[in-house]
Amino acid sequence: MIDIKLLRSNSEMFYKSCEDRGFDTSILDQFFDLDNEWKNNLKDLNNKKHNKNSITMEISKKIKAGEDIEDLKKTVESLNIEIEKLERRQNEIDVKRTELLRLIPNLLADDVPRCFGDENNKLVRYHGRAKVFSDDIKYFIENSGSHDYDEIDYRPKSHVDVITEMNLADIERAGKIAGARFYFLKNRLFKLELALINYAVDFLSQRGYTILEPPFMINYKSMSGATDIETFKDTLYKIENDDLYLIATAEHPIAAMLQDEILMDDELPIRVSGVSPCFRREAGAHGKDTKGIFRVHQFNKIEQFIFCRPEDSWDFFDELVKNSEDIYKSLKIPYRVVNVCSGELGNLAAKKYDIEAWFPSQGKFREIVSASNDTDYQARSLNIRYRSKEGNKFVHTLNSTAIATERILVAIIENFQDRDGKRIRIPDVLIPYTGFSEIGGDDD
RNA sequence: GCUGGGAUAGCCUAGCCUGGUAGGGCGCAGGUCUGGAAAACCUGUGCUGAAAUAGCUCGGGAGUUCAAAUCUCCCUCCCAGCGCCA
Repeated sequence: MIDIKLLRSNSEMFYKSCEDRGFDTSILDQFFDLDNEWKNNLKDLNNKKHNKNSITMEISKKIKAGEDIEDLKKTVESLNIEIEKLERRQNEIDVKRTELLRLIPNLLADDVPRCFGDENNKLVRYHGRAKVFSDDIKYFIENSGSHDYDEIDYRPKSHVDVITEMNLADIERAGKIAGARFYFLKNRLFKLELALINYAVDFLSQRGYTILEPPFMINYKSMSGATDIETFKDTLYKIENDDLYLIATAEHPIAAMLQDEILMDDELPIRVSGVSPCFRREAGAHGKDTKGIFRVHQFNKIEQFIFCRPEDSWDFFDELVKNSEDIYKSLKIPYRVVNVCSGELGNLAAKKYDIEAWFPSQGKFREIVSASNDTDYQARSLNIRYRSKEGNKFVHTLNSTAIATERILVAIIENFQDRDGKRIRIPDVLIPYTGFSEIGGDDD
């Protein structure tokens, strides 16, 4: 949620921010209409209450003095009726006003590119040495800014073909029991996933992150504080008969973990890494990536999360992105970093960097990491504050993927397969975790 | 699931039986004093509001009453004991 005081005092910058996001600014107009009514109504209400309070005090005195109070009682009774009416109206206004306020997106950071469409995201940097099929070279150079690649004269097999041929997953039977976008992971592919999880856990705990496994379901209050209406609409699964939602990322329970708390200044920053399955309905993704395990309703993810003082949050944004980049450098997966443009940002984020890996079979860069600075937006909705010398202030929250394992399995299958698509080499840093160095090799 | 105890401001605590509009301590901030600091003393300390000698705030909600932290009912969470349980 945005700061209502800031909105009142600096409305122009919110109008500008909403326009840059392609967001309907009539919501701001509606907000100000309601807010004015709210202020006027509050004035009336307070006057009436003041009146009532002084009469009540008078009654108390008269009782002690043994005087008659019946007339005063009647006055208070009629005041109560008026007060109740005004209060009911004030509540109505308040509910509507909060509803609108929650829809208004966060202010954009200055260096977010003002444009629409993912194709206009701004390239920040590229790293790695990619295998690029001849037909894709032009696309690769345009989208990476790099001429440093290995040209190959064949298109690597898609992960869907590889996992089917090598008996590494069963998509069909998963479809039978659960529907599309589910999977059974099998054999060495599943061991590789466990290796990725353990690798990420070790990697982040060495960098000072507290590792935790969160609840996989959380209640409405927590979820609505941690997310926005878009997430609710398109991505969340609701549990029947209980006030519970399946999490779409460990970000949700981690963010909500500290709701309604006031932290001591020296407790900050708090670095957390959560490991969890993620459940997403993927409404609005019909027809996209329908096969395999690239886009699924359930996947596992290691997430990074930071609670910090406002003045530090941009440094921590860099830290999160660096952690993720260091993971992909160590895995030797080629990637680029993009600064996501204003039209494609979520409501909570002031700024977002995506990391996109090179997928040689698809001949494309595809998102594997999303790192956001939500500034005080999420903390205000969740009411997470800390004690500073200037009083209690909202913390800033940031989140970033470390490893979304199913996607990285695909990245490994596409980038590390041999020419025939019959063997997959395991990235060196993972071998201590897998206990084998390839899938489809002689020892398999 | 059952029985009992509990939830008061950043933290701790009084008030609840017997209804009259939240008192104290700690911490923090400012002030007096000092060369500077400590101590001592004074003032302030949540939310709404541009502000008031204004309103709100005692886990949440409803009720009784002119008036509810206080009485009644419902709910949530925490603690103890009992039961059930992978």
